[in-house]
Amino acid sequence: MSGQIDAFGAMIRKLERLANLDEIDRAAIEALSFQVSTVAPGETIVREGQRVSQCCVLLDGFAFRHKVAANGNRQILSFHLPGDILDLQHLFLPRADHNVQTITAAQVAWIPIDALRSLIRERPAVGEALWQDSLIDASIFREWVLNVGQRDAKSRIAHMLCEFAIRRAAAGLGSPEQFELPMTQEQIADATGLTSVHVNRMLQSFGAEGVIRRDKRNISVANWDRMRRVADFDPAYLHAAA
Amino acid sequence: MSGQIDAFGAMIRKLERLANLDEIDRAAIEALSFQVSTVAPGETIVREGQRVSQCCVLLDGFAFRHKVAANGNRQILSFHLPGDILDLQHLFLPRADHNVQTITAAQVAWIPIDALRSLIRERPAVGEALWQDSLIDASIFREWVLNVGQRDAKSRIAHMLCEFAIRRAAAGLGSPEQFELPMTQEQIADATGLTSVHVNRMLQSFGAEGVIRRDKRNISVANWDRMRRVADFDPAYLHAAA
DNA sequence: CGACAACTTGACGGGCGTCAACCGGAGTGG
DNA sequence: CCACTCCGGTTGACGCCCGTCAAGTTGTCG
Repeated sequence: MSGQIDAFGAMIRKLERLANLDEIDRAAIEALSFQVSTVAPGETIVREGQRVSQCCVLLDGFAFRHKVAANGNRQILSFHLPGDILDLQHLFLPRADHNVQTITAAQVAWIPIDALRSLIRERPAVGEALWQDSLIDASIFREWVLNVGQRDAKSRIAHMLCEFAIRRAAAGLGSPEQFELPMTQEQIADATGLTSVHVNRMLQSFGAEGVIRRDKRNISVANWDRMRRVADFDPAYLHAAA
Repeated sequence: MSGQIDAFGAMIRKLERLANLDEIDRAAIEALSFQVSTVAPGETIVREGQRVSQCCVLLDGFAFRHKVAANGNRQILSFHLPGDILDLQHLFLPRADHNVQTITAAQVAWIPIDALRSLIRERPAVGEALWQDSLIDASIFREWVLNVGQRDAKSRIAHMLCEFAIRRAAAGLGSPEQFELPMTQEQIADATGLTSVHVNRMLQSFGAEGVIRRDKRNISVANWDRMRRVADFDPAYLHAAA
């Protein structure tokens, strides 16, 4: 019922950036019972409408959350990296209001909600860190509403790239100026409210303008300051989660 | 330092729909110290970037939250009615990442964050209700990302109207089929990522199609089922906050 | 080497933005 | 009580950004 040692390393490091956890807090998190499962790329791991009794933590790989409109259009709501809790809202909301899906092959830890609730009651500092994490989640959604609602295509894509680069670096996955995109251009399109055709054109124009260099899905940001300006990117909304 | 009796009536009723609060929980909420202020229409009550030491509860009137992009465009993130906590995120996020502004004249109660934190530690059921409230907030943002990202103009506006109608009714402010809009068409535009010109045209076409009847800002929904279908509106994302 | 997904490119069209003028009601002051 | 102002709403002409459609091209994995 319990997985390997230190599965929650990335998650604990993230929570420690948010609140002061003492030795007992960390130990209590590590003592959580959980099950690890390996998931293939493109697999749905939480489905909208489903009753949920466990929360999942992404241990390895990349994932995203999305909703589908009646017209068939898919909106991606967030991208996730190792250490992210993918559905903390299920702590107090019994039904999933959106889907969670892997991008790459991934490892996911499932924690029973009852266990999480007990942890929160016994270790208030952990509860605060988790609550704060869910509030940052919401802040990012607000920024995305602004992004898809008010920015033009070029800014939207640039903003999404900046956020991904910064969060990735904050999670200790390397430099924000040089990284590999795990997602397809169609997924970028669904995250920004555009079409994959238009995303493709904009990425090319970033290349032509010398803002980024591309080699397949490897991105190197040649001019971070210009990128930031085009993106209208101010990391304040990440609330030092990055 | 403390306001009139039962100022938090609407808020407590809302929290009671979310979690089981006992007599002591209710009394603890009512015992919170707070200050009431009266705010003129159109006034900004929380400003982006500001350090915050109090949370505000809307006692009377209507308000909205918004962010502004570098190109000057404003995105409205949510509309609020009496009983809503306008910035619960400041419990654990010290800086405002967006603005809060009144629509109509309003009454607002300011609660010191320290007092709220103590309340949460001492009355876990209240903490759970508040956390749940903030998670529903986030769920609504997710739906708005979908709304501005993937629906066409007509659906977006219809969706916004449905949500407002349902939440208004759930707060005990009358029927969802007959209500007065407090916001201007320009504010509807900024909430849906459209222009006020286009909002005007769409509202007229709702009238022409017999979905709604309008008299100034009074809306009566002539055909709720058609409205719901046009809006692609499924109240599940409100998680029975409505 | 065939199949398939992701990416790329071009032509074309439409939904919604932009610009600009005008209207109507509410408030205000002479 | 009427003129003036201002804000919100309404209407029409025009145009662009981005979607749509469709045809390649590339890379990868069996």
